[in-house]
Amino acid sequence: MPQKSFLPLVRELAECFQAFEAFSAGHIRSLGLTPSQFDIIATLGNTEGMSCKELGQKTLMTKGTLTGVLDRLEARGLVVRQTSSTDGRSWVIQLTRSGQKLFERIFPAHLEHMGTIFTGFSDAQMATLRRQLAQLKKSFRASLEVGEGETS
Amino acid sequence: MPQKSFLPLVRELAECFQAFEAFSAGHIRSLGLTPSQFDIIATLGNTEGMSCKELGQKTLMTKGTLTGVLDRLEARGLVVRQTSSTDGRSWVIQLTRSGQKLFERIFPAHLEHMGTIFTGFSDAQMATLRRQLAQLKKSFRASLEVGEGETS
DNA sequence: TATTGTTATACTCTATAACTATA
DNA sequence: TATAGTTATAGAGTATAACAATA
Repeated sequence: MPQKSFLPLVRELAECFQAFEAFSAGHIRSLGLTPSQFDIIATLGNTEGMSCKELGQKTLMTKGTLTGVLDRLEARGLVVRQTSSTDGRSWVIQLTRSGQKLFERIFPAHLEHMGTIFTGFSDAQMATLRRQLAQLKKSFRASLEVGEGETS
Repeated sequence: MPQKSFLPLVRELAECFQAFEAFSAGHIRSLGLTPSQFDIIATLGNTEGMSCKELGQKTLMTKGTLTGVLDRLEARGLVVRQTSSTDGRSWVIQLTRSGQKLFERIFPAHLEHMGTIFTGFSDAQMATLRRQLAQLKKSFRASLEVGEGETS
């Protein structure tokens, strides 16, 4: 990388995501959930449920963290742990009816809320941005796998 | 918003952000800091120091949170609270020499680390992406100000 | 032996409100 | 009265390691 022309881009990326965080987390909290809880609800929505392991892989939470977050959601009656028919060690985590209703109420609302951001973007701009974000995401994920366990 | 063509983009943004988070926070923790602590160090770097109020505005932390984070950084000898010459209620938070050295060591390293993501991007792509991220950031910040205090 | 998920521990961040010292 | 920052409190997420039950 001879010229490091990416430096301003990295700063922009960090600042943009900081702004995204504030905007997104603020709305989620106003809905009565923490970002982690929303993440679980959104991941379980429109599925038959899944194991802790799968849930952990999708939300990037470790199993120890997951137990705590699920405990709180279960205490609020939003998810249940069903015994797995195929693996006695495992559980199937599902939304309860109440959890499903919450999902249906807040998930589209959150997407709408996020969507208000793009009123100043043309369809073409959105398409371009989406492609670039997809490429970026792919890079992040690839580097994460490679870099796992490194100590810098 | 007639067609809601922004929905896939919102999902992409959220997923990209999640991947960014994992990538960035993972590297920061490998450097021995929490994301909040890194945020403070990065904000104080190359400045004469600033008040808690200003620091809170830049890092989006509330004053109560800030006190705790600063306490831990001060205990590690990375920042100091100097009395302000102009306002007896206020403090000037500065990096210590040790904090400055840490900043100089990890901040460029972190930018380099983030920069590895963009090896697959051309200069033109990076320029476009940067412009779009800047526009996005502006939208987020504008909506945050408007939406503050709303309960949805 | 390896894997799934829970427990236990200790720390960090977060929001909020009451508080102090100064302006 | 208002503001800068601290303290107190309670809750929530995090990493890590030890553990039980099952594969």
